[in-house]
Amino acid sequence: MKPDQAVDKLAALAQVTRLRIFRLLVQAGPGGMNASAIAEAVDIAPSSLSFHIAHLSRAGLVAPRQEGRYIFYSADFAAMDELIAYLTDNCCQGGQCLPRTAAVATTAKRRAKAA
Amino acid sequence: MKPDQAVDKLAALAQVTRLRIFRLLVQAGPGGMNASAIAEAVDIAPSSLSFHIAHLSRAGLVAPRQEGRYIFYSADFAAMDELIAYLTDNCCQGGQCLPRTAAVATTAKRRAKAA
DNA sequence: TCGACGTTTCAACAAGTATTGAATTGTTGC
DNA sequence: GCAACAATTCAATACTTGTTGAAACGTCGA
Repeated sequence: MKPDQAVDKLAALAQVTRLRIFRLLVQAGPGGMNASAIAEAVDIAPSSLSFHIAHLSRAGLVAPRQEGRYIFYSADFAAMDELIAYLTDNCCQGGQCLPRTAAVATTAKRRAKAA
Repeated sequence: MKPDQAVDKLAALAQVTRLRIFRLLVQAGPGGMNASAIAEAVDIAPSSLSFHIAHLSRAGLVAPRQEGRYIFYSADFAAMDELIAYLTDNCCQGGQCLPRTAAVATTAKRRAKAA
């Protein structure tokens, strides 16, 4: 992942409303939720939801799916995984660091180790 | 972790310069680096570094350590781990989701599963 | 086709953020 | 003590972001 992409994703999550939306969708699972249901769940105006979900979508953290006149949004779990891998990349120059962080083994890291 | 704390950490990382600083420190390991060395490595003015590192420090992502007239900063790996756990918390209502994200097992998650 | 509903776009404003040079604080070694 | 150096604070400026209501766009069911 390029630094700019990581920044986009982090910036998308670095806002209370958007973080609530994202976590809501993470918990909702692959099925996702439609726009107005999300707006109601996090208690914001429809236009605010549009603004924020567009932000998350641009960052590649959520994906829209049209279904009739509803638009369902769901979290992109793979993107999340890649972001986490980026943040913990080359931790302590590949050596063992503190026990807790060493335990964070994302798919990307395990791939790298296997290669 | 409280939502506001998560937002603080994410906002701290959601900026090119600060992300570079943080990753530099993650890679530097527990020993960390002193302020001017960091400023030189990421090529910014000392005052800019102060601004950004204070941001990271306030968010609890890096910790300062005075050593003579130098101040060494190092990444707080535990804080990082907690942030990651927060983001993937209750993924798909605890059920299995996509294979890749399911693989992200932070210490906090494993603790929760054991309990 | 028309009214109703879900969603997005727009305009405007308030609030927050990044950057820099200059000034300041604090520590070291002579 | 004092000069040299490490680091932070300050002030000023340009820029970005969040919020909202009103208007517009699309899709559906009757």
